[in-house]
Amino acid sequence: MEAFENASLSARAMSARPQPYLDDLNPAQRQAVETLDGPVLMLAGAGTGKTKALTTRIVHLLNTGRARPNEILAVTFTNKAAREMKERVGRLLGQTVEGMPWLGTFHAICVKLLRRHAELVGLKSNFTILDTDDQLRLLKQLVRAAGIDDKRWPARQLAGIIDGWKNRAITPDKVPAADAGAYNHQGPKLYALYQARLKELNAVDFGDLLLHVVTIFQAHPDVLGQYQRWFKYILVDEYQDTNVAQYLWLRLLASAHKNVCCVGDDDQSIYGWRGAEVGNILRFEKDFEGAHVVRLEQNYRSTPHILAAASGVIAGNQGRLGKTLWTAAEDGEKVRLIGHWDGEEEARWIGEEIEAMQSGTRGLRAFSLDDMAILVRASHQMRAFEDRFLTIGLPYRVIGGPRFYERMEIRDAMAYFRVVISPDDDLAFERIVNTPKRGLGDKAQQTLQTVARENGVSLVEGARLAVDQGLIKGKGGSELGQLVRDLDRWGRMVEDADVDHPELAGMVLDESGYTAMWQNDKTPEAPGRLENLKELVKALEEFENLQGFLEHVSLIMDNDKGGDGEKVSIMTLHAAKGLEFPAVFLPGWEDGLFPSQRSMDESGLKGLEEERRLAYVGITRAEEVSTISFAANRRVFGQWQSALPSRFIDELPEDHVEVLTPPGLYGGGYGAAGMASPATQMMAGSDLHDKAAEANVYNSPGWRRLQSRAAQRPMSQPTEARNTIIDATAVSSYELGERVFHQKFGYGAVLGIEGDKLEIDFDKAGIKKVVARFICAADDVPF
DNA sequence: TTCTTACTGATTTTT
DNA sequence: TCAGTAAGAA
Repeated sequence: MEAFENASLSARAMSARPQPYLDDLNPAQRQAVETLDGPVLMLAGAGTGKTKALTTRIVHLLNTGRARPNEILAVTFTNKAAREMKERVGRLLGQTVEGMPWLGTFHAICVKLLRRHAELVGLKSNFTILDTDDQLRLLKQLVRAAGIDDKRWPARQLAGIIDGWKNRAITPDKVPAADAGAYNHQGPKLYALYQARLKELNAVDFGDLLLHVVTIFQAHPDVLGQYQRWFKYILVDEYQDTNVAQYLWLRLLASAHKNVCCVGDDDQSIYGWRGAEVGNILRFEKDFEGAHVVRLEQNYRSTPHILAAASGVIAGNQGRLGKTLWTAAEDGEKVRLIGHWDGEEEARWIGEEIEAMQSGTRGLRAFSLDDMAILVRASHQMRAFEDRFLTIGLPYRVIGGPRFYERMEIRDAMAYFRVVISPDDDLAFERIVNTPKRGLGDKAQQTLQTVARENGVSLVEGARLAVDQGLIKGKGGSELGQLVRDLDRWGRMVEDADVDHPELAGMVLDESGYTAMWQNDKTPEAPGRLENLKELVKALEEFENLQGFLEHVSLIMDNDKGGDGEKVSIMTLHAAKGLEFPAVFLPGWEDGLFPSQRSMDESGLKGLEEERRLAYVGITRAEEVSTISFAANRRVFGQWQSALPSRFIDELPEDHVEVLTPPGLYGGGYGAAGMASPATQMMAGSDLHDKAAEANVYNSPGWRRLQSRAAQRPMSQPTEARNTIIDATAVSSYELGERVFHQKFGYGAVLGIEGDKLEIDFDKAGIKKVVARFICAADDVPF
């Protein structure tokens, strides 16, 4: 407590309260917690106890009497992070924090602010929040109304452009000239139309939540001032992920007292493609003069080898703020690296490895399935693992995926509730008017739109008029009449409140025929959907009424199903950020897949650097064992393609990597693969052919480098090719028209040569471009 | 109106 | 490969 001897009396008096929570911190964390005034940037590397520092800081603020719980603004990106912070603050305080009303996600806090001041941007405070699906349907309507061919100019693309503007806090009147050409020169105009339509509907999309609040703050200094005074301290989690709108929002709120503490890691910025600006964190010291920068560098998660491997990879990026992670942990396992013939073998190997690690037969401790995770670059990679794990009966869970509230049946049900609560919710009505099928096709719905528009009423009222006037004939007409009457009836029941709302919800779903629709559905998903609907109705119990449920639910997109039993987790690298596992598998490290070709094409070096950060995030998820793998061939869109090992593999520092030998090289069964070509199957078990595979497949520069590393280790098998059939130097020796053989595609003739790539007309597989080293001359195939 | 069939195009997603 | 869509048939 010496530090406080020179402090003011009042500070000393306040600090006289016991502060046992400080004793658990390392010096850097402690500095981050105790530097309460002025701007602080907490650079927190992976696994350095960032959440601990953040929550302790909140506790310290409260404990020293600097702020009351409702005067602290703490923003996160995910509900999960917000929840965790609440829990941990509560635990540290030894009591439940009643009221940290301003601890939440950017979006949740903005909803709260916007409901208070909605009229300042021309909305009513009971505005609805559209999700991406509603947004897309609305845009589609506008695009079609504007006479644009939505096939050539997909509404999705427009949605992306508009989101991009909103992320940058650009309102329709401020679209920069450089973007005027967006979406066939119609983008800016359609953006304005879209915003106008949203206002008519009294609705906002996700991007609007921030944009509107920023607009309000900019146009109404009195409102801004009120919040600047109210929020005495501001904390921001994952600052590297903030976009321009969020940055402006924070700057506006913090500009008076500048008591803002931003926590983040520039090396973990992986949402650039969604508008996140790494620049925000890189510029922090310039933006906030006199900022204290605290680096949390002691890692409590991973072994030194894993940290060193991750550091080695991320060192390839330019313009980092720079941190040196270190750990007091024992050496442990090196990062393990293994190459495979194709994606199926990779999945098979990982499945077997997981089983082996579970039973502890790898010379490692035994791991629970819950301790292991597979992190992929793109979600379509998950299928190979799901297929494999289903056949061998290995329990797994997929994290991410379609979230509960994004499922079709849930959104349909919610649309019903929305219409019941507010009959003028046109988007919701549109969604359910012909679900289940009521014989109301395009034409009938067109009529409804017209009637509604001509009379200046909502679609429900339009439907009532159309039915009364007999404008819709036959089955459709009578069913529509029934629907309108049902909606009236349900609406009255809400008002009378003599039925409790979960019961009413169930009634709506049953009587509308929606439940029956799924009961009659023969697809395998139908039972699950009915189950989800039941769960939805049950979830309603936690809210006071339907209204309250709808207001909150649009922002809670959680899908944390409590796991029953041990399971391996499968998820994308993006979904894995913030998580950790004792053992992590990182498959698919091939150029084009990871780093993703698309990122590199779209964003060049910036894209590559973001991919590299993704690699860093992936490796640092592991506590004890990190296993990287790649496949020489992979089926992508149903086509076999060869790929080179990821360039990131070459960036791994070799002292911290152990190269594993693929089972295929030593009698493992290529032949077991149902998909394997006849040639491959014939090779199974044959020593000679295994060497052929070795020579062809594992002959890429990266792979050979790794092999030679492995050869230097005393225990390694002699994997250097002996009877090499062709080696890399023979690459240029092919001639046009020459007969060649490829492991997967079989025989073919050379059509063209471009550097190290050959264009080959395969007898069975058609014309393909293949890297020359996967080819050998047909004559040299020894059987 | 709805069911069938052919075609297209794609792949990271906290809210 | 596969899902979502568009055009044609019943």
